[in-house]
Amino acid sequence: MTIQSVRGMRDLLPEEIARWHHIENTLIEVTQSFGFREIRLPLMEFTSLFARGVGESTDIVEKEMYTLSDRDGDSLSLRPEGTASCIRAAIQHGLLHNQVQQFWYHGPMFRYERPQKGRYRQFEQFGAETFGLESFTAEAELIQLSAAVFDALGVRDDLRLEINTLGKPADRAAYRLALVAYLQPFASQLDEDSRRRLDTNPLRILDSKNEQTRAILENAPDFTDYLDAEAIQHFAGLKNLLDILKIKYVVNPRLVRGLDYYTHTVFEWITDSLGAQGTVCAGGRYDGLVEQLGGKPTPGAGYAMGVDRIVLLHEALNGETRSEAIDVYCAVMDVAQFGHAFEWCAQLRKQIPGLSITLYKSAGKIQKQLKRADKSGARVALLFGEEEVSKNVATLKWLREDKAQQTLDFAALCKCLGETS
RNA sequence: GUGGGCGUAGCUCAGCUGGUAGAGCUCCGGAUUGUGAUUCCGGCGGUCGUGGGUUCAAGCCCCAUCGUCCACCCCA
Repeated sequence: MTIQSVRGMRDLLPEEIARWHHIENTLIEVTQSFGFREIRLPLMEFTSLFARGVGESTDIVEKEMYTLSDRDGDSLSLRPEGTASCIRAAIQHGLLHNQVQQFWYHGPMFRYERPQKGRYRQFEQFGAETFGLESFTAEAELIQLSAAVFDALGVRDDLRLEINTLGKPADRAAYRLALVAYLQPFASQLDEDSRRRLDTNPLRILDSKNEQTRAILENAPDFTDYLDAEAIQHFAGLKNLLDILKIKYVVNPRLVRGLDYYTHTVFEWITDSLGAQGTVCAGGRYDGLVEQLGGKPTPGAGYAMGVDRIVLLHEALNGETRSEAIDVYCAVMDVAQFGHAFEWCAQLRKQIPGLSITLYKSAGKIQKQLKRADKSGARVALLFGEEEVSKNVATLKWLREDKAQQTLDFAALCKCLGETS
């Protein structure tokens, strides 16, 4: 048995990389244009950071982390998400002191889950976080930013924005009590998962897909009755601003998913084109989290995009993209010409930065060489035979357009390739 | 963790009721001695995921196991 990649950890092969580059570059460009700054974070942290940050009782911390013992006995974990690390770093370096900060980061995250479409054990997230703003304007801008990203990628029409408010922690606690009190008498009629959540995380029962459970939920207490005035005002302010910005959304009172740390706003961008894992971006406000991780009380809001899912969606909507082709394919007829060809290629790379030149390192018949040049996707072929070397020139042949073949000295070749690249 | 589908050449897949392992694409060579894309000819390529069982005989049937995909769960 040959060695395979670890389950849920994928190789991205050269032919699919063009799409990834395009998407990553777009994400970075648009996010930078909103004034967010990059922060780079370690892949590993003390396990306790995630236990405190993500929530002890979440599935992520309970059973999905890659945890190992360091040599001195410390418990370390591969990061399952980015927000906790981001806050840890910001606190550690004093970046949150009396100021608004906006960061972005991207990179692999790790969760031990059963892989399926759009869900991998190593997956890429692109996150954006805003600290120090109590106002709903923070969420509004994050949503505007995410919308701009999806616009730029041409996938926005396929997405819907769902928003909800979870109010303040006190509102949530009160509602939680009321919900449990309502559901308890029906406990025996709930599906198994929901029954279990009655103790652990009753709010998530609201999101159950089980029909009977949903029927029971019809008459459950309404969350909005438990929101205090400030929470209602906060949410109303956000909705109003989104309306002005003409960003369409639907309020989904059942949107209670996500991690434990959310307060007030939660939102998700969802597609129906990817099967079961349709959430492409999720985020919200997490006002208590900085304090919970040892910092001074600091409001925060942010989101994480699932880059793997965005790539899948882009592929589903836009089909094949052309892979990144080389520009120049250089071929020699006989081994005697290699020295000449190697030197010309080296000089060309110096003269024309950004030009991609492949030198085919087996000599051969001209038909063979051109056939290979054609298949490489190169725009032009450079040919070196006995004649070219003796005259110190190159034969340039256009492979993609109807232009006459040329024989050029080095200066003329540089000019020609420089103009077209 | 639970359920279902699928594992045959590098890739996509045929393979009938159990009876000698197939095609297309790719790759290599030739038709073509300095001009590619089309066409034609030839060639390389296999522990049929793995291990056991039934049988005169297993790619096909049975059991186990691994991998993979999809879904549940959870999440981005």
